Amino acid sequence: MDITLAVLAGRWTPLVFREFLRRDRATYSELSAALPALSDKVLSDRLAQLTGADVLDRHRVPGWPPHVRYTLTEQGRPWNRCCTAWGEWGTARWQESR
Amino acid sequence: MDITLAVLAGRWTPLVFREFLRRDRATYSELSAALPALSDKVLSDRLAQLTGADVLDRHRVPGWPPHVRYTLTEQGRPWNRCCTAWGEWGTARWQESR
DNA sequence: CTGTATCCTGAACGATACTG
DNA sequence: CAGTATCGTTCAGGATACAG
Repeated sequence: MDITLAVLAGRWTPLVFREFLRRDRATYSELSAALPALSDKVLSDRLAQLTGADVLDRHRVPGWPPHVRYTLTEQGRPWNRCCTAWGEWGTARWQESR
Repeated sequence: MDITLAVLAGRWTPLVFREFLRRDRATYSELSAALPALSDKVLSDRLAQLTGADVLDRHRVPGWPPHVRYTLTEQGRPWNRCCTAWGEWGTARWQESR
């Protein structure tokens, strides 16, 4: 669990990571559009962090304009189980509070 | 999931919460001893945060010296499912990295 | 014993401008 | 398009002293 916490450290990390639940690949601009609250710098930081932790893969598509595709790695994919657990818990709390 | 994130916001929140996986009740001093990295203030802050989110219950035991017992609420108990998901993911990553 | 009050510091965040 | 560089700011976190 400490390992998981280390990977997910930082304010927006889980939200960035969550974007890969629906789409299994995403470009920088897609993520930027999906997470308007994040400045360029923070998004870059988070992507570098997650890439460095081997949960995301970064692949430059040759050509112009430049294009970068981010995908979940084999290690990153089981993360969705954590996400669903989080979601279920939050949902239960939300229903009780209505 | 956003709800869950809001509840768990803050650097040490998940670790404090995790302490209630083994023990279902704990006193302030027990938590303080189990989490030596946390200063008094941060531990207080986290306990107040979790109490305010209705995932922990705070109960003052009458008498002297004062004694406070924290327990998981009904809402807080399903949190262990999130914890185990986190733990499994971290464990898998750890095993692969050996 | 279980906190709260106060102050201080550093890291993270955010905005802007700029580069490959 | 996809970032990096720089800088200013804010805010969570830590230490200490004190209170109920």
